[in-house]
Amino acid sequence: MAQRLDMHDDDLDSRAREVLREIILQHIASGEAISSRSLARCGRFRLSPASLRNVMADLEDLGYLQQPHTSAGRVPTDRGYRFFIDHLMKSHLLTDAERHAIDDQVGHASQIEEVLHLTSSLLSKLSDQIGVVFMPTLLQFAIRSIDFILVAENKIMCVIVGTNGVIVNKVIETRLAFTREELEKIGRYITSECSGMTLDAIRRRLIRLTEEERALHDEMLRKTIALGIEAVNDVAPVEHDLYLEGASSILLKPEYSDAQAMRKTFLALQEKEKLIEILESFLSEDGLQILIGSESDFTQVHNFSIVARRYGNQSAPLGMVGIIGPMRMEYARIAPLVDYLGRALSRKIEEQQEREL
Amino acid sequence: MAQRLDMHDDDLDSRAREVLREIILQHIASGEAISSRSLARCGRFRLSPASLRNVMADLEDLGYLQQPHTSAGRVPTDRGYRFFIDHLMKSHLLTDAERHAIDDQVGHASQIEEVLHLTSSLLSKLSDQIGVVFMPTLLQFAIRSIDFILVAENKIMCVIVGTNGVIVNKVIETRLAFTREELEKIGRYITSECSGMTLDAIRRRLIRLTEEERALHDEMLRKTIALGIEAVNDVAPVEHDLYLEGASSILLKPEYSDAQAMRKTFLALQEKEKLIEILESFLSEDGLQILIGSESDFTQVHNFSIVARRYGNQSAPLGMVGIIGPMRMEYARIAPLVDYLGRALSRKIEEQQEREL
DNA sequence: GATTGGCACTCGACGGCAGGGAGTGCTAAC
DNA sequence: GTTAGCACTCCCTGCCGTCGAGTGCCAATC
Repeated sequence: MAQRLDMHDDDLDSRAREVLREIILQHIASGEAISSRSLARCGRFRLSPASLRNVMADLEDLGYLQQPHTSAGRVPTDRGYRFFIDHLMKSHLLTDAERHAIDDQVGHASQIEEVLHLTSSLLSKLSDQIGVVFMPTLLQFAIRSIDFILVAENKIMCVIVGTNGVIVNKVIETRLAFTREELEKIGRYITSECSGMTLDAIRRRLIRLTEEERALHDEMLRKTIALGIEAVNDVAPVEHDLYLEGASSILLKPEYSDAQAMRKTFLALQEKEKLIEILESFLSEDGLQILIGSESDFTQVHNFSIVARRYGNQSAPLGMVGIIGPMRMEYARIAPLVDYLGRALSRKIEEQQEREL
Repeated sequence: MAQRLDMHDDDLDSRAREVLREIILQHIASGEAISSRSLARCGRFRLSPASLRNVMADLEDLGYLQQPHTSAGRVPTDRGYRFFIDHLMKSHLLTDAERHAIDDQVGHASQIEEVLHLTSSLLSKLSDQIGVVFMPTLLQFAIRSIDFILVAENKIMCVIVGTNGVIVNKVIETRLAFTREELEKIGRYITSECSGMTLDAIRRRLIRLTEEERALHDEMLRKTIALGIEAVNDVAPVEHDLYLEGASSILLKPEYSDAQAMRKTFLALQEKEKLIEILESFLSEDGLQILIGSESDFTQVHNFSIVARRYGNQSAPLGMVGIIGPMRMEYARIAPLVDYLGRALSRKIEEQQEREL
């Protein structure tokens, strides 16, 4: 592929850059392969089709373009898109409508999971791609409180709140009988005893407590510990950590005009673990992340691109929001959208935390 | 259409019935139009293709079959399917594996919403169609308890439990400040005051209380009422009442071999309100419900069929589980599956209620 | 030396056409 | 009532020629 190993970006003179840029823009707009003629026609270049063909041939040699078949126009490669994004793209400004839509949605936040749903669904509409949210988990964060509510004779709901604002609730069935008052007391006890620790630390602490002498005599303490262990076990549903919104928005795109491609795409979106893996790998990075086609195994096979951004900061819920779609997408418009949303969410979360302290 | 208005089921002699039955079975298995020859070949009839053609022509006149085009075999109409289901179908017995899979899944129940998800997802796999669940709501049921938990300075989670076992929780933001102890007291107060009433009745009761004299003086009572009203407002998210599971399972079916049909189908599945409408209309019926193609506006357009069953009884959560798929589906296998699942769920719920009383 | 017009070539898309096959309806014979 | 035979219809497939879009290359031009 790479005929010249010492090749790097500035191998492209400004004319080649402009041509590459125009080809990508046109291709993004139309989905078609771009011919030398249509470049000449657009008026940005005072060159004949023949000259443009020479430039295009060079760009193809460098791996930025490719031909679907002889006698077809050119289409950008993943490398082409990458170069475009890194060096050629002029990000659009968000329209007032877009900004307001996002601000409104984020502003009306109450429970973080709900906000994430709504905003990513909005994002999907604005970008006309598939919205994706990677939920924050409680695992690596300190717990603020654990409470218990009697839901039925033998069923207790426990509500765990993390210092990152995430709320998890689950119903546990137990053979032991508890009264409301007991549960309130247990909640207060465990919260005061364990707040500030991670779930894992709490579990270890509780297990250690069972071995202490007190527990042997104190019936109530034993019940408390048993319930507490139940509560912290198996928090964090893996499947549900990832939400995809508006998958139907890609139905109309020309890259999915044949049934085979559509099938493959939908099946791909089922493989949530792969997606989670990718998004998790971005968690440590700040700022907007763009992953194009062959840059990961998953996106390569399906010609996907992912534009995503972390929300929250190191001390807050740490998750990802973004979109996923075919490689051919309006990066210049979508990138700032995702970025803005991520920032808005992070700001919102920070405000909430400050208010609570 | 109906050339003979007084026509009814027994217009079909036993031979015609057998032919109709065989055509539908073969069509369900293959998806192809069925010819007189392939009927003759199957060996069930000691008749020549020519004779079978006569029978088939009759069945077509009666509206049970149709030809996609001249010189094609016959395909069942919705009417044909309806007759098949009502009079000709011999339901399969569930296999041990199927029964066990369902029993296991239902047995491991803890929170009803979770069970519904798991079982309908299982159903989707077993039937190779789209699993559908219509969630029970709290609206028409008496409330058992309402509790409040302090989640953050200005955020309170309230947990509402219905006598039907449904648990709803939501986080409300408030400008008023509450302590844990206050919230526990408020929960006890509202629960004792309002348990046994529906959400709507509770709202009215609370509003009436604000007008009473006591409320003017008692600061705490005012806060209690305000919080209570917040809690019972806007319970019952409409969008989320319907879950579809395993939509990708229909991707491989031949009726969706072209992209256009697939697109239309996926867009149709977005119109959840329509589906909710249909399922709600079944809520009052006990026993298995099968809706075929033109029998409702929604299913007509998209050639869907729905096989669903109510779970729970009059006093319990009342929702629907079932599957949705193309008209051509293995009714003989799917109907007993859905029925069994519905019964298992209902039994489970009844057991739970008894244990709690 | 860069640019360009011209030209041959390639390839996919489209339409018309013929042949084969599958299936039916009808009729006449059994 | 059943069946064989036959004519007819329609779809599907492959074939072929044409058309158009696009390229690569070369020689002429500025």
